[in-house]
Amino acid sequence: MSHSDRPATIRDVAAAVGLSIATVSRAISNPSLLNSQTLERVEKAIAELGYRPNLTARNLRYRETRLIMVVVPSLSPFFLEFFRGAEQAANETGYNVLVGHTDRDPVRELAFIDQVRSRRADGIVLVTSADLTALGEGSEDLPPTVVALDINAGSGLPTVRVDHTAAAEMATAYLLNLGHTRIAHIAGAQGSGMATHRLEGYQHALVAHGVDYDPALVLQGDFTVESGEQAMESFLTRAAPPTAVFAANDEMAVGAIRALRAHGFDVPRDVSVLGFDDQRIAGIYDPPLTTVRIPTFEIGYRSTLELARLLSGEAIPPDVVLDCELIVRGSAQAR
Amino acid sequence: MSHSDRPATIRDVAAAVGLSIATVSRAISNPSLLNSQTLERVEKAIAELGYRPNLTARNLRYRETRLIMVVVPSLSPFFLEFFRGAEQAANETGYNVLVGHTDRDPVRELAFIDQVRSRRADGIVLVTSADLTALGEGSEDLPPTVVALDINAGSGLPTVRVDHTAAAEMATAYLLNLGHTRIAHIAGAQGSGMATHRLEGYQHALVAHGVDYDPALVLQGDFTVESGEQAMESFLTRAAPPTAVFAANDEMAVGAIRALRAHGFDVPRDVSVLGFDDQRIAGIYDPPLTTVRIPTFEIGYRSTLELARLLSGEAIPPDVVLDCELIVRGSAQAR
DNA sequence: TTGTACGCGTTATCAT
DNA sequence: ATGATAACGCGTACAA
Repeated sequence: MSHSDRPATIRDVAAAVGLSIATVSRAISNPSLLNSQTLERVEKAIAELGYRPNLTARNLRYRETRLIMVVVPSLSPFFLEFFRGAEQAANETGYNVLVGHTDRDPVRELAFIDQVRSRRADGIVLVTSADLTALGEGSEDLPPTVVALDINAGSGLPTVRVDHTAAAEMATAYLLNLGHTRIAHIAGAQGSGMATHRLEGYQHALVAHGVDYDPALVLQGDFTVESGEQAMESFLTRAAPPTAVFAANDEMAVGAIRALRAHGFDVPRDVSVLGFDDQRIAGIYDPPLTTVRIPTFEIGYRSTLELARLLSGEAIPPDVVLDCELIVRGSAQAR
Repeated sequence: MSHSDRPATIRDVAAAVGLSIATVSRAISNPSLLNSQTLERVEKAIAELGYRPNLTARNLRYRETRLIMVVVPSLSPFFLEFFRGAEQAANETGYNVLVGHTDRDPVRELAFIDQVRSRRADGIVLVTSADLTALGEGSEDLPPTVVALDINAGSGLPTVRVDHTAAAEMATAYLLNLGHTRIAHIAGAQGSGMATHRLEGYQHALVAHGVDYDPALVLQGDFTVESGEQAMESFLTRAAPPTAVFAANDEMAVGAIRALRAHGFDVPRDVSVLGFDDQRIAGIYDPPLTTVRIPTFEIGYRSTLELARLLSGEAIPPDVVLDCELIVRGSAQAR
């Protein structure tokens, strides 16, 4: 069979069977309304012409796109898990996922929000630390939005997240209880809210255990292995190097371990290293990383699910906080 | 200022300034056609009403979606790089990316293709090994498609890929030249074309070097660390264990190393291990993996770029083959 | 320089 | 059970 140049439309089908487009439309969306013989004829014509309803036209009519935009700071293994969760939730609720990454650039972030304002998608799952209220013209103008992973101060947007501060405090307390007192911290990327909150947790734990906070023991990385390596190098030049290091994510922890080894130190015998996130690498690295598990997949799943609910008119909880868990493996030991 | 319930349309703007919708439309798409004063009035009204053109309506009119669907077998770190490339190319050509993963399920694959047939997207970048010609009703019925990563036998679809066979042959030859003759291979997931081609490359190299191919030295994994670990465990029970192992990807190579260590073997002193892909982990693992670099990002980038060209009516090359490179690090040494 | 009116491909209301 | 037709929101011939 030969098809014409243009894809067949509902009109072509109607013409082929000598019926109205209304009937063809019903054959698709409400077949029970049709006489069984006509239905058969229509279905035959549809098959022969290779007709498929045009989703753009349908979406215009329904005033929706069935698309959810997921905006993340970067496309890293960490956000991959997040994204998998988002994709699954979208799938289950009949949406497709449009993905955007911002490289932590507020301008790019705003560009994605603008796209959704223009109905490129029905709503947006946003991982950000930018000040949305300052960024846009107030949150009333935002499209349906769920903020994921961390709170967005003052935006009043619904959130699905973990308590990064409490989790970091738990991690640091673990090292303190192991007898360490000179504990360094490799912080995350500048401008990342998560990084700030994890740093705060580290500080809280020190205070709670009566250990003086020493700013010299905190260095900023950017969540990459290289930055962790560099920070550790720097710590090792100190007169009294730390006996334990708490990195704000697993990759930087790996970097720290690499630097330590390069200088002949054993982990955890000489220095204990704690990661964060429990990324894939944490479990397979040698030594396997003691770290804090962030339910990344769950956060992606749940935030997208809540957005879908929001889009279907349901009321959703303003702030969902999921649990973190300390995963003890082999990169830290008692002093 | 207070906005109405419904988002403003071009009609609202026209009414607000007492002009026709045509003028407002031109103010957006072709401002130079307007009298500068009217332009100003229109722009003011647009700003006040918070008007944004509805992309769905625009897309319907233009008969396009400006969306590209990227379909991958799984959302793993490997495909993350691929996806980053795709996203960048899409960005540069004014497209957004819709992502789908199939878990190597032909049914799901077909579902995505059907979505594009229904104009959910303008075209599709497909990573697959399924027999497309058998799957669909012939490739004439396929939407604009570029196949990425590996050839799709007989489909005649444009391709952007590497030569997995040649690359695997190169890797195996490297081990042979190091003096190894009992070389095991941990193959990739069943039904993966890449896995098959890499296995063939391994066999070719043996033959070319006059080494008998021993089926007992080949075990199938599924590209995960765990499967690599299992396969290695099995090899170690043999009467004459291999002195070198070539894994079809880096994760399985890591698994093999873990198993070897668990049995007290040192890598590379006792056994050499070769990875494949040069994923992120290859460079940071201890020992760092000797592996073959697949330009994953590039493949994603290039395939999406070619699709964008195809969509804009350009002729594109039928088969783009990118180069691979042996990356010598520390997981293999001379016998 | 601006306006009128049609078409993009659907779905749904109201007739018949 | 089926048909005619009005939206959905936009872009653009063609007219003025």
